[in-house]
Amino acid sequence: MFSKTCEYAVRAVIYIAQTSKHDEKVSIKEIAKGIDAPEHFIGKILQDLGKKGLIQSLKGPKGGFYLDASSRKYSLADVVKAVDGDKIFYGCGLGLSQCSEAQPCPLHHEFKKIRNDIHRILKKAKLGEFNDQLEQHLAFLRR
Amino acid sequence: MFSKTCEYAVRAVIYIAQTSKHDEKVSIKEIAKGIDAPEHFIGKILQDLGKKGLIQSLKGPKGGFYLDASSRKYSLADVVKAVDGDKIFYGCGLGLSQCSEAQPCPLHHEFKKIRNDIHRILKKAKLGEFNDQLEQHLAFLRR
DNA sequence: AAAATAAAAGATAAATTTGTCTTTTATTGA
DNA sequence: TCAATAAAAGACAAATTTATCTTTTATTTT
Repeated sequence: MFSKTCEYAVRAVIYIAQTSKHDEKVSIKEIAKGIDAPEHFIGKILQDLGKKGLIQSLKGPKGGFYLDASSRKYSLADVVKAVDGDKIFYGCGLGLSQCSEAQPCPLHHEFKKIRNDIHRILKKAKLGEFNDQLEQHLAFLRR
Repeated sequence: MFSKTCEYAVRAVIYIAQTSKHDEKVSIKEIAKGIDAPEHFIGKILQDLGKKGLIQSLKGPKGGFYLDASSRKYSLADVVKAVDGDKIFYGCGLGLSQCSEAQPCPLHHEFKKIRNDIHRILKKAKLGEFNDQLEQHLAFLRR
């Protein structure tokens, strides 16, 4: 569904959102452990998300990654789009670039519904909100 | 959503189903043109699907790929599963191997529905049936 | 039987994704 | 101001996916 990079990104951002809620910053090392991902690799990914303004970071001791008020308004759809692009939301299921309402692939209409569902779900998942369930131990991020 | 290989596979199989309906065989070259894919590459892919019994082929002049009666009963879900595996139907959206009902990732319940939808749609798309729309020019396979 | 045709098979190569390592820069606290 | 900390940046490497090329095998037609 998503690239591995994107999966890591989503998990990392959720992890950051979780700690960030208590106004704490979290290091790459801790995130890597927390989501069971290669440290340097998510370093790169988060660096990227930082450049795009989706998350914040601070160097030095007591530094780390966090979310400011505006970042908490972003959704997982924004994260996915930043990493994998929006092909998953709009692209043809069979990889046809010319696929459209006027010239649909054999699965166009069925897949349209699915893509919309995916988009809807991810748009609804705001970084600042949906992590409540995490703290209630209803959801897990490792392995 | 699917790997490129899988997209080619699905398009190729649909193409074969189309011509096969008139009891004709179709060559790799023609398929490649018909679905706008690299010739040798889909050669490999079809070779694989052949080994798995999803499609049939015959060497030599007048040879090519076709579907027999039993193959027409297969669905696109079978094709996707043969190429990409069933991760798309059952895997965790965030790539967590331990994700389950008991230990769900933050998107588990939402994604379950989507994965089921994808599976349902592809299972319903039988090779021998759903290509009627193609002949009516309601769907296209190129580009 | 020989030539032509088309898939099967195998080897190789290019491109992309994923992952690692090292150096640099910014920030903090002693 | 110096040492320690942590992200940023850049170079590199491994793995996987995608694509190409060549040779072999099976089948048909002449």
